[in-house]
Amino acid sequence: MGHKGTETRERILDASEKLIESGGYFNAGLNQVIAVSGAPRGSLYFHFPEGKDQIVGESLRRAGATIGGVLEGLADSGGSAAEFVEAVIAHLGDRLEESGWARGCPVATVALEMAAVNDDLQQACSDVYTAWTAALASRLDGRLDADDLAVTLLALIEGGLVLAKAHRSREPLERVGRQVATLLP
Amino acid sequence: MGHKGTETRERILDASEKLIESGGYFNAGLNQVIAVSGAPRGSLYFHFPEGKDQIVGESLRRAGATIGGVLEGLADSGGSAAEFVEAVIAHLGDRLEESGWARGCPVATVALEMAAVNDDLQQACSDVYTAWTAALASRLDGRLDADDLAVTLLALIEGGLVLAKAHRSREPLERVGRQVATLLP
DNA sequence: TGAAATATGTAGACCAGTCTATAGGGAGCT
DNA sequence: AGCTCCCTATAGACTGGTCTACATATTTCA
Repeated sequence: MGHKGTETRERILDASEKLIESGGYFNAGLNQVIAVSGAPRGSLYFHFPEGKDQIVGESLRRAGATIGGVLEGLADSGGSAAEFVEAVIAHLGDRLEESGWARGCPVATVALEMAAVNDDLQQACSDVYTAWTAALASRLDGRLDADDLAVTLLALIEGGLVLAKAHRSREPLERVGRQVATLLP
Repeated sequence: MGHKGTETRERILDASEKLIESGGYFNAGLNQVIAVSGAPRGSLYFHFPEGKDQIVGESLRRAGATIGGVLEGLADSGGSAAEFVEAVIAHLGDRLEESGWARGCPVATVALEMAAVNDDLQQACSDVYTAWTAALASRLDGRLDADDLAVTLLALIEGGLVLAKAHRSREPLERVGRQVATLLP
């Protein structure tokens, strides 16, 4: 695949990722993906012959890797475990607020919409969450209940993002952030 | 409005509520609502002249009241605050598992899909979450940080439901449940 | 020249919403 | 009582638009 080809492919995934973050699977209509990415309709099926679900699946896994990288970056920047989690929450809150309360967690939306009926997308969501949980747990290494804690912190973050989007406010994230210290003494 | 009329109206809301719980706003297509409820298309626009968004909004508020009632029922059944929260988690986990990992929180899905672009539905989601938060906070009355705790517990529950649906497993809810005691000593 | 990639058009299903027609049942009148 | 009138509610065909997917050129580059 030539240079221009991979570039188009990336632009398609970028557009799809952004649309999914903003409103989930059904917000990422192919016409919208075409409009946002500027890619022609034909290129879409050239690069993703399995169609929409392939685009969504790859977008999810790529977004998962991106945010996973952010987690590892913040984990390496020192500070206590609670400070690390609060930094993650602040980062995701920035993203959400700066986008006008649009860009939340892409995985959560697709999971709630599709996990019950689409095995491939359910697997993609599950895999991304597993990777994030592992990243959190490794930052908490040494604690007896690191696995339970990692899942709990991920639930807290995902739930906080849901509430923040629903209220269009950082307040839920701030309240959650204040309680993290209780979980991570 | 006669008896038969209200019955049809309720059946429409029941169907819509179930479809929203399973897959959100776009899973509650009017054709699906018609098929599940058995109501004819004309009745749908007779009872809900503002169309789909009115049906979804009323479904959300009704579902919010139903689950709010469950919260208050469990709050009145004695036990510690942690036991209360664990009972709530167990109840929602039952609902999710018994439906084949379909019936999660209706509010979360619609919030993630629509809150950024639809003011009415965003308000409905926000109102329901506010009511649930108040119910949780009143059960925690007497604690200094009852408001922060209530939001945190709601985020934990919502996030736990997202993870459970994504993994098609109770495990995330169980891990979260085990950590609740740390938050509510 | 040949493959890779782009560009465009279109098929067929599904979507929300509108329209007209009509069944049913109670209120009011004779 | 028997009759008409009217409102509630049901019923389903129909419209314009959007969706994903596919088919068929055309361009671009090695």
